[in-house]
Amino acid sequence: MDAKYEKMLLVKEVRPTTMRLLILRELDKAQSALNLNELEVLFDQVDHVTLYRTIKTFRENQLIHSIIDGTGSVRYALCSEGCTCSINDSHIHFHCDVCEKTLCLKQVKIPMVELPDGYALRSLSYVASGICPACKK
Amino acid sequence: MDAKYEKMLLVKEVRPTTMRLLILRELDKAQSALNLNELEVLFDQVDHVTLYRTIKTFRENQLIHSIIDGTGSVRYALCSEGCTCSINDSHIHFHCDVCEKTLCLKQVKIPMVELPDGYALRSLSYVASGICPACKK
DNA sequence: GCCTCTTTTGCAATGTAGTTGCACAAGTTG
DNA sequence: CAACTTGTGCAACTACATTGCAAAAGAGGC
Repeated sequence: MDAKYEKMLLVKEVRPTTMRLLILRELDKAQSALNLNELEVLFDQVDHVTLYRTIKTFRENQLIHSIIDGTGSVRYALCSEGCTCSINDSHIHFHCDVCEKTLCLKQVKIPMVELPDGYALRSLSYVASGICPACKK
Repeated sequence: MDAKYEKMLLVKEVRPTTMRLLILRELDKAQSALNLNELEVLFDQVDHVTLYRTIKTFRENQLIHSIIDGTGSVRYALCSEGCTCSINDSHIHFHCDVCEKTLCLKQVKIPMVELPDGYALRSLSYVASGICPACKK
């Protein structure tokens, strides 16, 4: 079933190495946006520099985008079709204070605000935090 | 005119030392939310540990609150009356990509969203980024 | 004011995360 | 398989956050 990931990489002109396929699959499997540290735990036999550079490559080739979660740490999530990769995509994110996961709520769009005169808008970030359904039970 | 700052500290039961008064005044004067590094530049003769601990004290005593700007770095701004000090207060913030300042747009409230079932909301963060009026000219 | 005690500050050191340089390994092309 | 390009691992460095401890500053009793 790696054909899917191989294709994703080839489309963005990124060479499908073993490492990249593995990391891409993890990012795809994760229900939440991962940070570098979480990747290091998942791949504890892999050098953190490799993870760092793989993420960098993925970002540069618009395979993933960054999310600033409520705590200030940066997380990464697979881009969906036509993602603009602006700092946050147009949906909101939810950061759980208990499990520390950051979830993409793709179905909830960021509501627009009216900025005062003179401000030029480039991107938006909307992060709600609290307790996620899994931790609430 | 330090009486004002002394009072602010006393109300929150924080001893009004010289350092604290100076730092409090800077935070009050700043039109934008400052990060630790900016404070270090303003007080380059002062140890960064002192700034770090002063900020920590201010936060613990609800004199200031934290803002995660669009780039993931943490900034601090004076609380206004009755501030709940939840991660971000209820207004949005604007991060300028040019001058890197983070401005409180107190007049623009964060619009609410409808979260899916099962999510318990505790706080909200809404950061717009782009170019601020001062940099646009 | 001076002595004693508590709190704050500065210095040194450590911790943690992000980043770069370089050499070897893996993959690609002829 | 030889020559080249790209990717990965190791070591090192940077930047920033944090802690321990001792000296300095501030508060209270005399």
